[in-house]
Amino acid sequence: MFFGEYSYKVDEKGRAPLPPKFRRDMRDSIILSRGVEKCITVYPLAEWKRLAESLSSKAMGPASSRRINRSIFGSAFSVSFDKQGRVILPPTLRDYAEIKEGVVVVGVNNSVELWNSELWKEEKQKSDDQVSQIAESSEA
Amino acid sequence: MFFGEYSYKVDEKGRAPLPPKFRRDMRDSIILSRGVEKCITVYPLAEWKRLAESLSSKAMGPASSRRINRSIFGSAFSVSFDKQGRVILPPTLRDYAEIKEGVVVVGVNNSVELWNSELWKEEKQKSDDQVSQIAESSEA
DNA sequence: ATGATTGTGGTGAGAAGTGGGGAATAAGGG
DNA sequence: CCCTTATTCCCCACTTCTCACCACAATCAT
Repeated sequence: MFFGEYSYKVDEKGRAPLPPKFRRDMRDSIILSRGVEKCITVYPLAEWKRLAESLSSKAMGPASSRRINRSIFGSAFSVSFDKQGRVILPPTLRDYAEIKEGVVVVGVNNSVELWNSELWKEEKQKSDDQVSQIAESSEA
Repeated sequence: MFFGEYSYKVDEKGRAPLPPKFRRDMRDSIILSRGVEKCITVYPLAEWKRLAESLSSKAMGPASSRRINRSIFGSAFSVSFDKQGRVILPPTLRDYAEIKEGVVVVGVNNSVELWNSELWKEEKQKSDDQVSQIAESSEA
């Protein structure tokens, strides 16, 4: 289970560290892919397989789910850590998520997301609003 | 069950003590998270899982479910006590709750809240007002 | 009064973040 | 086809920070 929020620097070579706590649960290889929102999603291999499984069962469905399949599988990269615990972010994904210098690493249960620092602030705002709406609506 | 109000100092390293009475009921690991109000909430692990479960079950569709998870998991940190019974408050949460030097620890039934001392005074004022209103209205 | 417990501050060892260098590989031009 | 040039990837080194432990002081209870 991943949680917490950590911010790091991406160096000129496009390398980004992941929090030590996360690395321990990702000893085997990991998959980077496009998030649904404007971010990069990191899956441990096992979780990736689960996701692939559930997506492929929908491959015969509507065009929209085939598009999702293309987007997720087509953009997926298998990466590994260097000795310092960093991963290389493929240019394609970096561009998509608009990650430049500052990157925020967010644990979201069984996957991890990488965000451009500024975009993360906005997204966090939205997420929080949603939660407080739910909190209030269930008070009655 | 947690109750009572205790005030402590946060040192330069961001460490805050919890009352000995609370520690005994939190021997296993604990979770720090953002309170609904401007404070840090401390949950025993079991309690946090219950809460996360009940919140994410209220999602209205995939997009909102992702947002809710981001808010819940992104703001949660697992911490442990040092030998003096202190916990480290992650910078993200400290900033959010505006906790600087003085911190007030408040037991609230099955969780615990950490407040900036000044903000706590205001909040307590509000709570008291509300309570007396309710008390009067139900006296009739 | 005395001993235990608790609040508070500090210190040192180890880990983690960041940046750079060098070897191997791939590419491109002569 | 070979040599030169550019690029990628892996390893190394430095600095900073974090964490666990230790020590003192104050408080509380017996």
